[in-house]
Amino acid sequence: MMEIELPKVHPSQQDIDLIDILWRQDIDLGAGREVFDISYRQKEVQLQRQKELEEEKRQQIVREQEKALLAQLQLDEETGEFVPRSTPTNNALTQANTAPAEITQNVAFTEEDGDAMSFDECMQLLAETFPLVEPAAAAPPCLDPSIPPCTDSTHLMMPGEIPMLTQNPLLPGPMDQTWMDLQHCMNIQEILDMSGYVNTAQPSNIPESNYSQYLPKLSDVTTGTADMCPPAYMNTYDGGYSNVNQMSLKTPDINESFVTDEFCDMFYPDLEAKVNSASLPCEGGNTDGQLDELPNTPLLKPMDLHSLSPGQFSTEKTKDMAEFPDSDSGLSLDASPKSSSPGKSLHGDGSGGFSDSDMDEMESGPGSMESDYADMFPLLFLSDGPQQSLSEKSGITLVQDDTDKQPKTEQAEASGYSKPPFTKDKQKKRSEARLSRDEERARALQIPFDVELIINMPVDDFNEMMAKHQLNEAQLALVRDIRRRGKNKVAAQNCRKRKMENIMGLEYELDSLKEEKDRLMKEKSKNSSSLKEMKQQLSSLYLEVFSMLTDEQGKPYSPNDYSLQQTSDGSVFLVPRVKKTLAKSN
DNA sequence: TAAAATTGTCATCTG
DNA sequence: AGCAGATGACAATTT
Repeated sequence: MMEIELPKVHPSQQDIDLIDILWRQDIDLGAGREVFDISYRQKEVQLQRQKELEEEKRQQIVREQEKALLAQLQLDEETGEFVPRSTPTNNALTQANTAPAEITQNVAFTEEDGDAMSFDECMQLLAETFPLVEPAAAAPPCLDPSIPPCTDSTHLMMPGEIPMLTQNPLLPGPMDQTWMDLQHCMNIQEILDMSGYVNTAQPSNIPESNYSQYLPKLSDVTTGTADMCPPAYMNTYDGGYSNVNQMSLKTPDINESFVTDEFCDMFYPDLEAKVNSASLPCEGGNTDGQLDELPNTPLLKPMDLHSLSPGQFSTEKTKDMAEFPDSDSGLSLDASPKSSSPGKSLHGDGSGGFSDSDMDEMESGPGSMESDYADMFPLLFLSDGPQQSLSEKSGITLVQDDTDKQPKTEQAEASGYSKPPFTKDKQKKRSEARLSRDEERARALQIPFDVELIINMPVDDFNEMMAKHQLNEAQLALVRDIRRRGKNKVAAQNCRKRKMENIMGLEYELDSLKEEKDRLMKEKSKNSSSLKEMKQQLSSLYLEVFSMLTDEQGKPYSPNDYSLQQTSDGSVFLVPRVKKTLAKSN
């Protein structure tokens, strides 16, 4: 393990590493290091080491349980994503902070820097830098001004991954905690070794290469350490970070594993979860290759936008874009066959001629988590391409370039372009989730505009923007498709809303008509009964009047023979029925 | 896991 | 004729 005691006669570091590797390979077989170097390993040392191993495993289990608990507690049931349990104000920041978090995860331990620091200097630096962590709101801006500043490092999170411990991993804890972290990292080392993810034939690279497995590719990092510095840490440490990083890499006078591993644990508090996730495809574990790939890892793209020289968009660059979708977590995606296959880098020339099906094929791959990046950097990612370069070089600016220091979505919202006319909250979330399709397509073709901007900006502005930026056929087609789809989506939503409103209106009208019908039926019934009563009254009155009539001899007239009839002037006559019937027959 | 509900997308119609 | 929006129909996705 890494805490092996140094031999009295110092062998070369490479020898030590080689012994370490060989021993780790055989430790499961019960072989101690004395198998390789008897004079070097005493039995007591081995027993102690095994004891430590057990302790480490126990610690690891405990930590896993803690993490699992945290993960459970922080699962956003609505979105299905892991979000930090936070105060309402933090919730608002979570989304924006996710992006720096991604970058934060990618501290490059492998970048060599010739400057070495003494242990005292390191400790002093720690003392100076850690107190700066708490007031995150006062963190200095990122290198890239367009990246939202990290405001709460405790809530930085990879989308969809197990959340970090709520405790700030950068805060200096008690020595016990530090030691636990160290042990934890050693466990990771062991797991990696046993699972074959590390090419043990490269002993000299082990400390870096292990972590490089989990480091996203840094494709655009072509400069020195300063350029590789993740913005989140630039925020946090304000320049101190690079020194820290150097310290973690080159500290010859102290136990190298201590420094590296401890920083590993501080910077990768959730690394264990990744290791244990068992979703670590690996391309033969060639650590050299991984190291070589490090300068090509694209995760720091947003930060590095401005560090790119305009002429840097070579085929290698576009290849990076092609590989980018798989670099999201820096873990399993890196080695996915799809992304690693050169034939899949369809958009190598930046135009590519994608069909939607092509894009769907791409996005359905294991790298589809890239949409998270699109969510985090709605336009930053889209801006990171030849078009951006073109606009910078030619002086052409985006519509919102004058406010380039804001996230593009904010600009879009500020300009009133980005707001769909009809979205409920829940629908909005789902809509945002689905939006990633076109965002991914746009990013794949390096469309330098935000999808929402494309959709929601007025047609005149849209045409103007299209005219300003020389897009190729595929890009143009995609942009128009995105706009058409987006417009149609909103139209469909409005249509459905209208349809529902119409249905509801018709239902209301139907209810009203039913009520009216009931009312009229009741009225009819009432009138009918009233008429019946009146008829009865009339009949009674008729008989009463008839009974009062007598002939000359005082005999009453029979109602069967006579009837009473009234003329228009009100006069009443007694008319014989016989005559009447005779007249009718005539 | 099936079914219903919701949402996205395409083709077509309409103003 | 061309365009944007409306809408039916179907597919994809979510509940």
